[in-house]
Amino acid sequence: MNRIAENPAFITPTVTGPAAKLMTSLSQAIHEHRLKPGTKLGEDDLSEIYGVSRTVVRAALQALSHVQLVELKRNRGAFVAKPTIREAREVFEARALLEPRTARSATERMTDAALARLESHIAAEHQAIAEGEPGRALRLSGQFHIEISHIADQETIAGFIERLVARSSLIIALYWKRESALCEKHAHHALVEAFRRGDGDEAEAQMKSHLIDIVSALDLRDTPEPEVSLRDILAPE
Amino acid sequence: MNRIAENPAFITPTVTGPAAKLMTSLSQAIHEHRLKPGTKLGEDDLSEIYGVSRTVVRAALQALSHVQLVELKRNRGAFVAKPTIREAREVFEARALLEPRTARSATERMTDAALARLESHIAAEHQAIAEGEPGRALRLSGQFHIEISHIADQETIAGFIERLVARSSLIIALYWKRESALCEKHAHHALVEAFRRGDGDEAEAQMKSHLIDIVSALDLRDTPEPEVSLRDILAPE
DNA sequence: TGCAATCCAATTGTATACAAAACTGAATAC
DNA sequence: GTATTCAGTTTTGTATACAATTGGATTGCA
Repeated sequence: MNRIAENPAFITPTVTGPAAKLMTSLSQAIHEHRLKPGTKLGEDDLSEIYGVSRTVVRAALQALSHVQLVELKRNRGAFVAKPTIREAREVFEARALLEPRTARSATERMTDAALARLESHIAAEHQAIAEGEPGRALRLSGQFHIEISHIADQETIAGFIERLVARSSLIIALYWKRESALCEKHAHHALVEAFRRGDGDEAEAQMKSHLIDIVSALDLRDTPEPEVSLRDILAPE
Repeated sequence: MNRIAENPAFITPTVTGPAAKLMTSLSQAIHEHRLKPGTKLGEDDLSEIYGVSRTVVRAALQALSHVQLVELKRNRGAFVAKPTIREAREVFEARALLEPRTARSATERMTDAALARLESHIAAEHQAIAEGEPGRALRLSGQFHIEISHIADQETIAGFIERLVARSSLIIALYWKRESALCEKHAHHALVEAFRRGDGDEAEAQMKSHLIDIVSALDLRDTPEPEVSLRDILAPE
């Protein structure tokens, strides 16, 4: 069983036990856009749905807030995070800084087994699209990037990339232009080809342009920030 | 009151209320090397010391584990983290990737107020050394780097740097060579001078060499990993 | 009718009680 | 003498009970 199957949540859980299951389940739902940004995650609701106590629910929500998939507002509850346009730009600037170089490192450490994993990933993406499950395809697409960072064998940076990919999923949910088609197929395939040839320069360049493509499919023009309540601005704490 | 005074813990707390106070206090103690890597942080002990319930203690410990200052072992408790040599190398590779470029960005956004903050930081470092409090000096020194990342106004990357600096403090506690003197004074001063002149190239270069200096003062030769118990290797979970 | 103050239901924050797991050390078997 | 087992103690994991806060509906008043 490979890592893909072992970690369907993306985010390496930072909690253990029942809370980890809950975290995984919520994380996956958010990544697949079944839970939309802004959705309230009530503790009682979750505790009933998953059959655990609020103690466990709170641990999972706190963990999710640490990876910024969830926003905790004191005394008000947990909500699926809504990154602002400014944050969206930052996320992709950070990805542009980290991922191309990581792709190069991955090239140097590539193995046959790793290549096979990446290809099975792409196949799974295609299958998800064919089956009319764009949410799952999107999640797998993010996981592809994470897999590369793990192959590069830089766990610290991989951890950062996990967070950035997670946040990217929320950003895509909020700011994706309808017109633009999501065709990661070719980009990911081109990356794998570069890996196979051991061409680090090409891998780095492909990753760079792939990220640029994603950003250019987003509508990040300045618009009034997602409703900010007076409370958020003025609250003493 | 500037940010320095507001956030003496380094780590922007990801929890609120009493748990945040506890997190800040523990974080500061770890940064100042009053709490050493490997120290057990018992829940009952902390709850008695701080006069809060274990519920709050657990929230703080979980938050600290998310920034990797604390390691949680299921059913065994919380310990101040002990990064391995391998992790230490990764952390400084990541810093080398992020911080020089961030220093350049900071140069572009530098203001008089920000410069003043950085200088008051250096002054505080000197004072701490003069008063024979090397722990506090070390903490302030880390905070200097974080302040730069905030000036660069890239909060996403600043968050990563916060984590890396925090982890660096643990690494220094574990692997610092006795012989080498900690003389960040000059490095930090040189950085500020570059900022003052608006010389982005110089700031980037200074940051790069500063980080190299730190790493070269560490003893990261391969030694038997910090005692790994059989349990850690063989435990089913 | 419009506005404001107030009360009430719902939800989160914290403490505590109980369950489960792990460590300790003494007794026992070899 | 060494290793092992097992009970007791300690510590962590989870559930539940209670307190505090919020948000909205209701009521009172101009």
